[in-house]
Amino acid sequence: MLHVDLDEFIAAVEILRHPELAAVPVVVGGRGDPTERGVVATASYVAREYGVRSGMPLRLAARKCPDAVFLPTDHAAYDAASVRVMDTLRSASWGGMPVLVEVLGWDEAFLAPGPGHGELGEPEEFADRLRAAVLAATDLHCSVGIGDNRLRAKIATEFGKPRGSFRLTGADWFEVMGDRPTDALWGIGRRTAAKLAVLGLTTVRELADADPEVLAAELGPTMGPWYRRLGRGVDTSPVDPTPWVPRAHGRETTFQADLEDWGRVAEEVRVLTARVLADIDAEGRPAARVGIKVRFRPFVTLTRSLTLPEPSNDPEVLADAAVSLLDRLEPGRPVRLLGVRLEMTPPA
DNA sequence: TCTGGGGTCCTAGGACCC
DNA sequence: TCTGGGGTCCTAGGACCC
Repeated sequence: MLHVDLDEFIAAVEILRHPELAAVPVVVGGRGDPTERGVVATASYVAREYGVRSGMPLRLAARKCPDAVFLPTDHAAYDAASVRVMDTLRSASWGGMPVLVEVLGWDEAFLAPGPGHGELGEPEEFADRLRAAVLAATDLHCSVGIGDNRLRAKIATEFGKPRGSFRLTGADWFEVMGDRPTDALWGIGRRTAAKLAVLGLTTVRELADADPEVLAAELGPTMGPWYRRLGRGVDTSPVDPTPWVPRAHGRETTFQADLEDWGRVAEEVRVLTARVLADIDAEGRPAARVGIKVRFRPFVTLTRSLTLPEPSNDPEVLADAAVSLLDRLEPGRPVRLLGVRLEMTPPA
């Protein structure tokens, strides 16, 4: 299996339409104003040399790299570029048959040989063909991970970056990953790594050799054993090319200044609900559940939700439901962020 | 932390029912 | 009341990913 990941995707799309930015640090995020609340979506490789990273507050990025060019995120542009990339991948053939493509977000995809394929040859050669095809069609560079399952292909990509490929299989899994920290695994983040460290498990090899009963007891009957399989690089999930069907849509806004007036909070909840309703109307499915998210000063986040008596796409019903959830919170506290989320009924 | 916005899945407790 | 056991739904929160 292969995992394809575009190099500095968002920054690369911006550099394509602003070629003069190729040699300077570029930081994309928020509204492009580093004095505002917002975080870095992608920093160009040049900006990363200054220590700028994804997820970093824009203000901090500006302090690390005052000469960077800051640009607003432009979803429509990245959507369009992404479609061109994914169409290019889907047009590739491997072993004489169309390849299966599973899209993950804007800039990543898993690939597997299609049914009935013939001789596949060396995967590195196919990876080179893919990278050349994507470059020719989009002017964007990508990296390719090759693995004997999705997990290993995904992790391999990091070792192929930039503009290269890397193969990772059961044969060299522990050699490559054994001494790395557990959060190098796809699915283990900062929190779980900290929980594992309490159990004395800090490396991938230690996680792989851990007592499954202890993991199940400490991390849950489903997650515990799953983490141990991650440590071993085990993954039996297939590449699934069926189109993505969203379960829910949501919209949220961080205000540049905290909202103190609860009347305005209710107004903003109605505005957000209308925007999410437009999103789910585009899917053609009604909402079955309504949820709100409120982040108070200082960064305390609460959620409230309800199941509707019956699925609805009536603007008033949904807005009233969302606003009613505010009553389950303490009014009057300064609000930093509001979010509204609509869960849809499953597709017919 | 100065900490976005779009999602998914899992867990746990309580309500409720038989 | 000295209160079983199993299943499902609802809700809130946590963790993770891009």
